[in-house]
Amino acid sequence: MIPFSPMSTHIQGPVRVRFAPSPTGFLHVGGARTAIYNDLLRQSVGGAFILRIEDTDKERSNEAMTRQIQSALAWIGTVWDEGPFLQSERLERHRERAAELLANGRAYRCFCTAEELEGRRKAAEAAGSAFLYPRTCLARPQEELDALLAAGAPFVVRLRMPDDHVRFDDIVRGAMDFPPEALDDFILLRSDGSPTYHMSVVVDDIDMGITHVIRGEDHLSNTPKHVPLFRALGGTVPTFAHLPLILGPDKKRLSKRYGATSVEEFRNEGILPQALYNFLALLGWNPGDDREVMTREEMIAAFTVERLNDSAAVFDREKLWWMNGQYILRLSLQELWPHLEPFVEQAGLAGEDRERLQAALELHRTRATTLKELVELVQPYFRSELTYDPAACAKFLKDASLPDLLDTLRARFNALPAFTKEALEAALRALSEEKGAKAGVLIHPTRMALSASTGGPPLFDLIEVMGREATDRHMGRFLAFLREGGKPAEG
RNA sequence: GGCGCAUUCGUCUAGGGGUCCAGGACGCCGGCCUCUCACGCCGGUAACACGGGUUCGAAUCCCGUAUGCGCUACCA
Repeated sequence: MIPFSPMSTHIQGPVRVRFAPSPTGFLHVGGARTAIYNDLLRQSVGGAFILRIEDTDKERSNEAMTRQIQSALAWIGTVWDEGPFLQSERLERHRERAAELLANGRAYRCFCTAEELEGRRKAAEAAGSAFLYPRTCLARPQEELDALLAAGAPFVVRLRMPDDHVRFDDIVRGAMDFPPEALDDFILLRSDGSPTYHMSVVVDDIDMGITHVIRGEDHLSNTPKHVPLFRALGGTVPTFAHLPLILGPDKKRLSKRYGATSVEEFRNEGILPQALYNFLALLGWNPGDDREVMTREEMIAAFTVERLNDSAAVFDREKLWWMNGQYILRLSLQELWPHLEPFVEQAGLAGEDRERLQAALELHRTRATTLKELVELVQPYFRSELTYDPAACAKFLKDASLPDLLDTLRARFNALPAFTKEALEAALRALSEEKGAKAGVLIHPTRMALSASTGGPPLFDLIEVMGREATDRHMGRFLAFLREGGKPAEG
């Protein structure tokens, strides 16, 4: 028993953590989640969160993407203390450290060409065994090496891996143990002298004093390479936490084919940053009790790495939408407004009366799960005409006396000295009573007239916010529509 | 192929030997509220991958199988 006491993984802090995305596209939700856990750890125990952009692959990186990633990180609410540092600006440093390894014998030059190695690799694969660099150049006589170097033959620099097992503790995986047969002398510097990813990360992590590396599980297999490199460079090996991946509904790595995967896309769909942060944090972590809708502060207070999950999670869009709806419900309109504004603008409502717009939004907030939907719902208040669906109006079209009745109601509404919901309701109920009908007979067609919908907020709230002018106009148009037998709206 | 990691309701998860014929949430279904829709509330549906151990007792520990995923580059 007691293979690992939980206390052994508990982090006291202060820590120095980092998020190191490569700017090859928009910030993926998986990356965002990694950033969130770094943020939560940093905020909960103190220390520093460093942002480092791994832009050494020039082909796939560009400055716009770097800015994009920063703005997405800031938008969801992560806070970094240092950076962004660009890895591309540290290439000299990486080379310098590789030269040291070469000088002290922890690394060596390899003159084998990529082509000949590729051939061996294929052969090994065909034979069903793993390919490891056979240390040809480590075994070469010194004179031969000197001659090759003097002749200007291209070479790569390889790390001389230790002969014993590589072991490390992973916070989420437990004890890791890799036998020497599983590891080979990997490349530190390419033949053009540029550092590989492995070289760059380790040097940067050492130089930046990183104490805890929280990253995706796709790096778990790279870690046994990194650990000996940390040691060879005289650095302290950080503590690792490898997070499980986020999957799509097909249980494969989350991909485009099932819709949005980047933070930016969710933002454009009308997801609130608080909701996305909350949702992502819960995809692989939980506070240990039943809380789900939590503020960042509450999550920081509850965060511990021991509660990080070790199995992959399917990204459930439906639940994100639900959670976003919860935030739309719980936030004040004032808090919501800055996030709503871009959608208001997009919907062409930016110039409308602010007070009326906000009153309408307030009326509909329980009925929307995204900001985009919410703004959509409020359109009828500002449109000069609505399009009625004959199918949805079939019931009203059958009642021949309805148009006149609605006309009367419209007149009574117009005659009201104060256009308040109390007065409106009294007027409508009085009329239905006079006609010996139930209030619903008037309520439902009126709702349809004003909103072109069978659902929505309580009718009298709706009319009050709609206002005298728009109410009269919509009712007039609806009457015409009914009298024309439900002809699909004119122009 | 090799190496590594994972496996509780459809999905996110609680659970670290008995208190679990497995708890919460999303979804779905039913009901209440009600002028409609939504919110809210109440109730229901549904899971320990499989096979062996260990143990008085296993969702929990061990081994195997299956499945999924990751890595396997002079990409990051």
